[in-house]
Amino acid sequence: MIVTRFAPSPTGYIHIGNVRSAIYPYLLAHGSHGKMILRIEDTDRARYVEGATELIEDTLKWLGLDWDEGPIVGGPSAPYFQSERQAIYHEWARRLIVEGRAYADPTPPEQIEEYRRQCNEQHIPFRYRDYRPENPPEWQPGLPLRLLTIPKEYSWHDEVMGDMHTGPEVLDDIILIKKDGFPTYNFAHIVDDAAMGVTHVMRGVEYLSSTPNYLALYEAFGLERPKLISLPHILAPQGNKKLGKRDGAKSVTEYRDDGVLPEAMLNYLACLGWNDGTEQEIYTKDELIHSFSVDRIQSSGARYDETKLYWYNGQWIRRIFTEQGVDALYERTTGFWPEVAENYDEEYRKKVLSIIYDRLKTLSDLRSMTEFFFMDPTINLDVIVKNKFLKKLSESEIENLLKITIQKLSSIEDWNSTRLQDVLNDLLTETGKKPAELFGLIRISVSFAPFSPALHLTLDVLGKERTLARLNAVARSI
RNA sequence: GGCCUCAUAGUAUAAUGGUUAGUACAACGGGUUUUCAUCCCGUCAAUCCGAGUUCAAUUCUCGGUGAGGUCACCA
Repeated sequence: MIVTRFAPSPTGYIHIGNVRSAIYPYLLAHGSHGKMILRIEDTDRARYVEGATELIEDTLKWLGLDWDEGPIVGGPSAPYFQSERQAIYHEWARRLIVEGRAYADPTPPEQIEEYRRQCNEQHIPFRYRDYRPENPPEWQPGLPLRLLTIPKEYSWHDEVMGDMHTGPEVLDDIILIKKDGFPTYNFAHIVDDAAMGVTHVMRGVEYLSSTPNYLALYEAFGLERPKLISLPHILAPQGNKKLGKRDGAKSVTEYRDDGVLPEAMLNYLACLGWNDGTEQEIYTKDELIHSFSVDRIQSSGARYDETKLYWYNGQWIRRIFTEQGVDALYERTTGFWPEVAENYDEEYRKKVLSIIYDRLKTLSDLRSMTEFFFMDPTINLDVIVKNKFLKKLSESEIENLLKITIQKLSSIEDWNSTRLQDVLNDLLTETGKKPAELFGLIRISVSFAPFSPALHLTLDVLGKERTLARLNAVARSI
């Protein structure tokens, strides 16, 4: 069975640049009835951020990436916080000590720093193993524990990068346990992956260089190597650096709050640096699970493109509306309406949604795009005078057009969109105006918005009374 | 600097030892009785450079160049 894991350290929010290392393990595991483990790597007390774990859990849940083992849900390999697994690491460390494969490092950090400086000066690579103490002391609290490495060549296969080979020079006596008693990532993840039965290790390419040291550790423990899968970086929109918080990489939840749908986020991110060889663009989570395969992950970095994310979001908004109906989309819009919308009931808001939805890039567009459905707009004649279609009309023409329109609309008994469409068309022939002029004038008079849904639909939702009131108000102020 | 990785339009990608090098986003233009969108149609636009192997190379090999990663008691 395939067992994958997502193992973030709780140092802050999950951003666009690193969420893919949660998505791919999820897809891989679920494509084969395997499971994904969530493990919190909180061994660095200095970088620990209060609340970060909850933020991570939140993000995963929102994206629909539920974990089969981990915090909250538990599992046979609990605990899933590394800070609570001290005893396990120490036990595994002792095994290495007994076998003579690990030793306490008595060298003061300043001394090591000095060695390093000297090497840099002479342009030769620094390796701790070249300064390995001959008679290391007994390991005791306060001393770091190092691996006694055996320098040699390593070959391995990375599922994304292909066949890899390195010489002995990349191996060193890496620190296993820090002087504060906590394990390093290098050591803890090996122990945990083995103890938790992880079969596929997916992580960023930045770990590729240290892989030989991990291989040495698997070997020292007599462990079978898991499948190693390096995920290329997501690049910032500008420059060639990987996308990180310093480039203003937004958190995933920030996009949620801006009205991006989790389906769109998942869809975009999954397809950034991966494809199934077909020309399909829109994937549901289930489709992704079925189509995903590790060997089609791109080996080069991919640039993050927010515009495309928003395109996906627009696609998904429309897809949910047309396939699941207005109610389904409406459920997603909670919190995205303008404040004044509170004065209206659900039915009305759904009507508004069903005529505006195809204009939304994000759900938060509702805030600015629908306000005039819920409150009378402020009349600003400038908008009419300066409109590129209406500026040709004289003041009296405008006055006259409004008058005829009001007259005609007043006479409508059965106020509905089809009837409105007919009446508006009649009006067009009667006045001999272009649609851009007549309809534009009416549209602006009732909305004073930069854009709005089709006129007959807008007027239908607004209702007869309000439509006429707004037209009259404009007519009066000319 | 050592070691490692990567390289198709602006972006994300497809494909093949022989194709008019395909698709999507973006940009630009057009169509759908108003606007803004949606939807549809179209235009622009790419195999990093140099050798080698081959009848044929974007594809295979080597060498450059460029970009990135890594060399922590961080993960």
